[in-house]
Amino acid sequence: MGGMAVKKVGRGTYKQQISDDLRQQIADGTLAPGAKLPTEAQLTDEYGVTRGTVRAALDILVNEGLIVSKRPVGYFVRERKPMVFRPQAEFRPRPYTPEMDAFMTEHQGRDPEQTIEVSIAEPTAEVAKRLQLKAGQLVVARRRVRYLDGEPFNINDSFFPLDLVRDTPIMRPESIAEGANEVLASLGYRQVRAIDELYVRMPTPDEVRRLELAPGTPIGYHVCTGYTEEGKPVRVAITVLPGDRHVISYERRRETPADES
Amino acid sequence: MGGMAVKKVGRGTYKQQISDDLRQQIADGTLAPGAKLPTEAQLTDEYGVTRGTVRAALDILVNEGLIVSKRPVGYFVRERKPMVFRPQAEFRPRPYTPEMDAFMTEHQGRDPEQTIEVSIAEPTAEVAKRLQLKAGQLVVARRRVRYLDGEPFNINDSFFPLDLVRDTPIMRPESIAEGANEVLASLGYRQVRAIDELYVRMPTPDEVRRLELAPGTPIGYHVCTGYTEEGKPVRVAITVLPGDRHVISYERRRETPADES
DNA sequence: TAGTGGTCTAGACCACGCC
DNA sequence: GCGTGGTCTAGACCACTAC
Repeated sequence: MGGMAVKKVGRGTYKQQISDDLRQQIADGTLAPGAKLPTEAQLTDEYGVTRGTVRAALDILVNEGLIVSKRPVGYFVRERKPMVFRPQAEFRPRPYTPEMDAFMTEHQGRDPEQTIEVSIAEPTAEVAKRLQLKAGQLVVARRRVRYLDGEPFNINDSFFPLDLVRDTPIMRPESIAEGANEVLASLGYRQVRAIDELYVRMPTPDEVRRLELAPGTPIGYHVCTGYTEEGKPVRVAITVLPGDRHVISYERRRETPADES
Repeated sequence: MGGMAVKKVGRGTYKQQISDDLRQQIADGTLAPGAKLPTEAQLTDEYGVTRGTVRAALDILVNEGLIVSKRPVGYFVRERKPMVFRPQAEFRPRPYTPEMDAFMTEHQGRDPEQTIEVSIAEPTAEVAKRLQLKAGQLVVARRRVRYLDGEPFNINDSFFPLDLVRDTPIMRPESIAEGANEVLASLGYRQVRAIDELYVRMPTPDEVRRLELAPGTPIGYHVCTGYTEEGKPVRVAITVLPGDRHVISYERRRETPADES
């Protein structure tokens, strides 16, 4: 419109121009991680648009996961400090020693904790299908939220057929020293095979709440189904990994990586 | 406000109530995948708020990836039909046969295509670090977009040190029958080890454009670095996997899956 | 108390696809 | 032409936090 000292930038709608401009400033370091953005009022003046338009531009960046709003202080460039999540570290040699625990050892020097809730529940369709349960069969759900330095780090929910684990340590809401898989093995259900699925999606409101996720944070949804020698599924573990706190890393050997043609 | 036949729902702000209500209808099947939502005008009447508030509620669902807007027709419940992406399928046995190509074989019955662009470029910091390049060293970039039934399916960009692949088939913008890794191997750079990293994040505007992503679609960002026997990195492959088109699936054997304690 | 972002209203004009 | 969603304006009130 009839602006005066109004900042002129690229093409497209106003909100696109503004978000593109700010995104560029974030990319080139003009706005460094952790830096505070101008206030909505300042941006309103700077670009010569109304506050609603400025907010629309900022919403774009919020939903891209680039900035966060810390009300009523202002908007800040988001800082990422992902932890490494190693699927192969989830394979631990026997005999088990507590020092080998994947969760504890991956993050030495920080302060790991976890909450555990155990319940008997009807399985979701997703779990029932993978455990090959018949209608009416119940499962034991061990729901955990793992924390690092007091911040939620990931969700790890495991499900077992109730018939298999009734009156075992798996049903107690506390850490299992030898690991739930050893308990299953001692019951005659040693797992020799696992199928992993990894989905990438936006979190549900429930996941946002449990993991205290900022808007614009996608998640990795990792479903691991464990089978016995006989092919019986005995355990489904679902891990929810916030995209801003994880890198999933693994190593392969001896064969030629393809990915090419 | 002083509404009349206004739909009353839960707690929170109006936009939260409205988006919660619609999300529930999507979850319980009242609004099935592919179904058309009421128009903004209808929702405005139904909930007794202004159009701006209705749009704020719909924006929440769009950014959760639950609905898409098909202008100027209306909003629709999003349908997901993910393809399976198997990292282990990326290991192919030698001798290579075209029928084994991971991309082709995983999707039989559909119509795969790809575009290839090859350029000599300065590496990004990300690539330079993984290839252990010195300042000024250039790379060959092979950028591909893979399509299935005419729809973009994923991005696969590979980077090679220019010194290694000058005047080889890798520099031609066309399919390499035997695979780029075989070319590298024949040059004396057979890869025996790979390190994989998988990040989960929202796409950049460039990725949105190349993959024609709907808003609210997160991506998996897969970086694979291949090393020779001597530990020299010779190739970085970056695959961008739209969350709405992929399930990453793999299988493990012989060891006990942990994920438990 | 001042200033921040969060929410909501009321109204306007536009581009696009369909009829 | 009509109805759809996309954009933008102008103004209001609120909750929260730092001062």
